[in-house]
Amino acid sequence: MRISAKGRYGLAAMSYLAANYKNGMAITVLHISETLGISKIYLEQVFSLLKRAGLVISIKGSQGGYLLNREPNGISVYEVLTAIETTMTEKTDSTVAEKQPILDKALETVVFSQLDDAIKSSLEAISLEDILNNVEKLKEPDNLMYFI
Amino acid sequence: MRISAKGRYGLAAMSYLAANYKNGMAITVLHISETLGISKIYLEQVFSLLKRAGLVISIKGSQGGYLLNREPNGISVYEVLTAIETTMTEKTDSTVAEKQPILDKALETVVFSQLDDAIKSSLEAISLEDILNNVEKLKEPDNLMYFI
DNA sequence: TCAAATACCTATTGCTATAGTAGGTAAAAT
DNA sequence: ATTTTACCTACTATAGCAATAGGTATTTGA
Repeated sequence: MRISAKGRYGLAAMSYLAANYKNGMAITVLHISETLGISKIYLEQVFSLLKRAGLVISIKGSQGGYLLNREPNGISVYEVLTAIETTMTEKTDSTVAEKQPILDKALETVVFSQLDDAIKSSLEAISLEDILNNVEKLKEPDNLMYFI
Repeated sequence: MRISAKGRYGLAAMSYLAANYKNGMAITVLHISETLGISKIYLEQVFSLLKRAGLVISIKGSQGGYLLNREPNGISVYEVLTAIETTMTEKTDSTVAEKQPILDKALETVVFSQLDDAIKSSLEAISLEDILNNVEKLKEPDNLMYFI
């Protein structure tokens, strides 16, 4: 699975909004771009996609910015990535379909649709809260790996 | 998951070799390219990768061609695709790592490595034989979809 | 032994998607 | 009003993909 920079930016930005969700304040793209080290104007385009997907709410004007539209527990990584990655589960159409439609169909059934399902259920099971929990765990100074 | 045309070509070609495995004869790239409707010189490059990965054996010269190196049951779709797709599980390195290494690490742990595992185990569970079995099933004339 | 058939190799081209830039307009707050 | 913000469209540069081109090396069979 190749996940583009755009997808990673989106996940990082959404995680940041999630970390500040309880606070209730809108956060600007400029602030996020500086905090995470992402080009501001590029990140704007990412937020455009996130908003279109209904994952964030925007507030225009001074003191405006973005907010999660749902609580971190209710937003899955799958939703975030499908909102951003255009070619998430897309497949280039193969010329094999013309000469060997049965083989093509078999590949579709046995391989590609199963793979799509595996990816989907894997990413649907991960929420923004899961990411935050791991961030907190990594922050613990006594997080020494005694058991490794 | 985006799987390139190259990957699809490789799977189709390997399935074709699998279908003719018991026969024991080498099959030429030209023959496969014509049967499947794939550019011959492009398919040659695909076979170069498959050979490098040890999935096929080649025989040079007249009456030469390619053969599976193992029985269809022993070759997984994962092996075929990783032999071909360079960016299978690759991720573009994000600039987030520099300013927010903890968040970046959390995303790596919670999202990307889990996704890689899901993709890997999903594709490892599918063999070329599974594809052939589905092809046979689709060929049955009485394969009417009574239950749909 | 020679010609045909094949794998095998490297370089080149055109195209598409991605990453990022540029330069704005619209709306809201102070 | 001015500033701050989201929001929009167009543009550029680059990289990887799909495919082409033009060979060499090796084996078989006539």
